[in-house]
Amino acid sequence: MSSDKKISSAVIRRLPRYYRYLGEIKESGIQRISSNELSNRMKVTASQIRQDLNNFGGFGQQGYGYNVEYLYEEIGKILGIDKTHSMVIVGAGNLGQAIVNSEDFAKRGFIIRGVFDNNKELDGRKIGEHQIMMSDRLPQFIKDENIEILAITVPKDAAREVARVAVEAGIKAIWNFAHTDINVPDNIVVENVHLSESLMRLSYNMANHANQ
Amino acid sequence: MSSDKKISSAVIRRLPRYYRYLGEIKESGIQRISSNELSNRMKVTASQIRQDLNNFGGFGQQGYGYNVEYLYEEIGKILGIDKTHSMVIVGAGNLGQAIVNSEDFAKRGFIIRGVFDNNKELDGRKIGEHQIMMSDRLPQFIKDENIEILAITVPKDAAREVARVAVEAGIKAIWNFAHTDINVPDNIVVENVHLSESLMRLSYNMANHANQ
DNA sequence: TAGATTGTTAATCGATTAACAATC
DNA sequence: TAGATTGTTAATCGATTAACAATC
Repeated sequence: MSSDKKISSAVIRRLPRYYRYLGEIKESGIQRISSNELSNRMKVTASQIRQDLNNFGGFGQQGYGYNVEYLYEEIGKILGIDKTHSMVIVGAGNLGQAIVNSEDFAKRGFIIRGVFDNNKELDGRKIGEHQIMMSDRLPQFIKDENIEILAITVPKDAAREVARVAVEAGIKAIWNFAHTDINVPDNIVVENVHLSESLMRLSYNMANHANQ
Repeated sequence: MSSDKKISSAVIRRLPRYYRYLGEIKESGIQRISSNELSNRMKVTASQIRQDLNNFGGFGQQGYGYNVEYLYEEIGKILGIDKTHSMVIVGAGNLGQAIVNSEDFAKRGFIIRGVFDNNKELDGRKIGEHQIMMSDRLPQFIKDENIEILAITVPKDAAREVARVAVEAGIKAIWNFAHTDINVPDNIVVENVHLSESLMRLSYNMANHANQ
């Protein structure tokens, strides 16, 4: 059920933000909103909002605007968070723990099914309700439990090997926090979170007085 | 010393990645590299590399290429990481701890000078070598210690107030991990890290079999 | 019906890629 | 000098904004 036309990544980058705003607008009890009003809140052009949404179909109604709840639901579907996704974390350091202990991801349907590390001292220790497993059990676990997403929070030197093993075991997507690019086959999705690069951009902007 | 021409944010987004690759190439002992060879490694066009770099000046030499060490240093300067930057963390949860305990940021010159939280049970507890301070001390600390960067790792409901107080106290930049946009004056730099949005993009791409 | 606002086409703007003269 | 490769201009491609007819 792949889409016909290729949606630009610039649009995809904006979708979660629409989703977040619409969620908040919905919570505040507002039932309909025009692209113009949404544009005021989000500081993007109304034109861009209408263009972006129309990549996926006509969600609005002339003379009325958009039904907030409906649009929120539809964007959720587009993002694939109307279903749950199974995830494992490899790397039980601070960052791994932060992800495990956060409620935000489970709330969006990303269910953590296992936490792995290769430090033997951590074997069996608990993070939240998860008992840390040794990394050599990772491939079998991915297969047995049908894990879709691998979050990599190990140091960069270990990251590629973890990715390789997981890909071989049939993982579908990798959420990579290690400071390295990982090379995987084209059909595997990789989403990078490079915190130190983010901080360098901040540093650049600070030196150059730029606006956000 | 602001730059004359405005550099596009697309270029800035790529700079840290150039920096990372050049650092690794330097470590591997290679002394010179052509845009073509770098393009092969990084999977971007050589043309883009040359265009990007030329926004900041001619770092290469016809017939030779680029001196790896020199280019690495220069990009470091452009990014402003030839100097150190003082930073505080507000929010001593898992994510805050992860940032404090990471060596990566200090390595790039981002020095953590204080960790704050408003949970009284944490008052005085230690994270690494940092004693957690209560958030009411934040504004005075920012002034006294000349803090440039505020990392916000508190839940979204508290984030805006923390930002407001810090801006009033003279903070220059905010590294925001809370799931909300924070509105600050134009001269304050904001760099957002919205992890759940990252995960939603991953989810979208997974559903649509896209390449990275 | 009149007013509002979308969906969509057209115009503009910006970013990427290609090409090549300059030059090491 | 000949070969290599940059710096930079020109061409292309894509994304954003503007405009407005369609329509609720």
